[in-house]
Amino acid sequence: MDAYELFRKLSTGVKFDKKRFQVDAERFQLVNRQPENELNDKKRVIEVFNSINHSTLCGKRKHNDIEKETDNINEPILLEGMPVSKSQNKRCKVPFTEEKRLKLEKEKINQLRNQHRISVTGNRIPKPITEFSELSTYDVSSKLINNIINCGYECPTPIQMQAIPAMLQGRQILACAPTGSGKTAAFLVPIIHHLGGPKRKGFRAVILSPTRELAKQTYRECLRLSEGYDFRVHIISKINQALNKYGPKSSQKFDILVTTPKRIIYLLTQDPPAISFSNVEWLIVDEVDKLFEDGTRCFRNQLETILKSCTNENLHKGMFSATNTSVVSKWCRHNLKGLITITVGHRNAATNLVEQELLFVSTERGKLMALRNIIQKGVLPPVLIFVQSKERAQELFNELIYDGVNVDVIHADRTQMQRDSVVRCFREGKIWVLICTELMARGIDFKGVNLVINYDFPPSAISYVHRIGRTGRAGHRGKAITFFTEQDTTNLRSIATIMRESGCNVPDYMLSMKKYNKMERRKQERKAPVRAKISTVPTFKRDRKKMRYSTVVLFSKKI
DNA sequence: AAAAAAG
Repeated sequence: MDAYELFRKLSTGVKFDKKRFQVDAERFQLVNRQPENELNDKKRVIEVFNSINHSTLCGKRKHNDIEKETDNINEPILLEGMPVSKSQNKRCKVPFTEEKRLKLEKEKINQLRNQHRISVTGNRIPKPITEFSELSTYDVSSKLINNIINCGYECPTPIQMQAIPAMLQGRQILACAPTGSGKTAAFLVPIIHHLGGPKRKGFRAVILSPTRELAKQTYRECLRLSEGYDFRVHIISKINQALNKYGPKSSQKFDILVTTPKRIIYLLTQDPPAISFSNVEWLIVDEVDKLFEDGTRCFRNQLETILKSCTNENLHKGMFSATNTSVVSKWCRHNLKGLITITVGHRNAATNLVEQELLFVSTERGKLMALRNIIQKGVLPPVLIFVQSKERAQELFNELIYDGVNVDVIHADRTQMQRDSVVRCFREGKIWVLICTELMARGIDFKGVNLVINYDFPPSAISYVHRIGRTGRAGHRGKAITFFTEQDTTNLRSIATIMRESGCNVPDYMLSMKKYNKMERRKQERKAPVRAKISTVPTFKRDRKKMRYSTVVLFSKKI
């Protein structure tokens, strides 16, 4: 950091007391008023500055006061009592225009970041790109740039603008950007560029995902972006087959691995290890806060094991998610050297592309009524419905299957074949309504999901952000309806806050509800009666009239 | 508190 930088840092927020230092101010203005010769001006300013520095400025006065006044003079200003070194003297001879150019450049970069709501921390952060064609300045081949365009990415999203150049410079990053804003491509592009082509050195890039479905999606995206590169990209289920067929040595011919943590651990801890990570240059952890959640340190131990096996000294790590917790930030600060953190928008914010609605449904049974109402009024498929447990997913499926909608259900208790086929059918539009657990909450990119229904109230604000993030992706708009009953009080406040932050009107009483900490929330959960089964009980018809009126739209946001 | 993650 040079003296100028230091000065700027010290001076933030300090005001110049013109009355008190009127004499000094006049002297400065006197100098500034003479435009004939810039260099002369500069010399005189330094003279004035030095004289002030040594006479009037000692004692209480802060150096930053002057900085504000001399802002238009591109001269590194020396701190009181700081010895004037030779190199600093030399700096005075740097052409005025060059310093000015650098400053303007800095301002332009700041403006660009502000405009796209990118905030960064870290040292020497590269300039954001505004077009993919700029990647050629990083020696990215036209082949890759063409692939990016062919995959439908026209112009970089904020996270791509900043994360791609950072990673291309080999920097380690922690990136937090809204759901559906192109994080996957943001890490795949630099990786593909770095690897260059197949090398038969074993895995050089590993991408960790929390679910198999997400791993598969990332894998497919990787294949699309690396077309023509001839990479051996592998998702672990395939590598299992390959290893069984050709033996452990066959892993040498793979370049990129996309998988879930447990499988890696399984393969690494075999004796002898079935795979080697000694050549891994990039380790990407997708949905990083998911893998850090839970009081159990389970995943962190797994990550420790994985990191230990990445023995290459040229290992870079990249952490990505739409939500971020302090635990993750702290871990990254301690474990990633030269870290750059990139945050787009507010941390843990919902996308502003989703119209969000809270629907009071009174009781557990009111939910099924409300859902049938919504479906009967007509919904535009595809629709996602989130429930809290695998059993409830199955129960709700059993209810809806006779309603004449193409409905299916996905959760971790179904076989992998069933899961794959459900996802495929939903993508192809054969399934209109998909009932799912938290399994589908993160990262999954179904094109054109129009509506997300939170049948069960999300267990946390973070979960809410991810669930509703399945719609409103890649610039498209979407809608989310969240059911809540008399029981759902613990998380109402935090979710209402998120809704308001993303531009949605919520009643004030929700925002002023009691704040629960983690322990209290758990206590409340334990106290709460077990949820009734989702089913059409015989008394249903009797309650029908009452139920209809208890379903009231409280508010909605129009966009 | 539930869900997810090995074969």
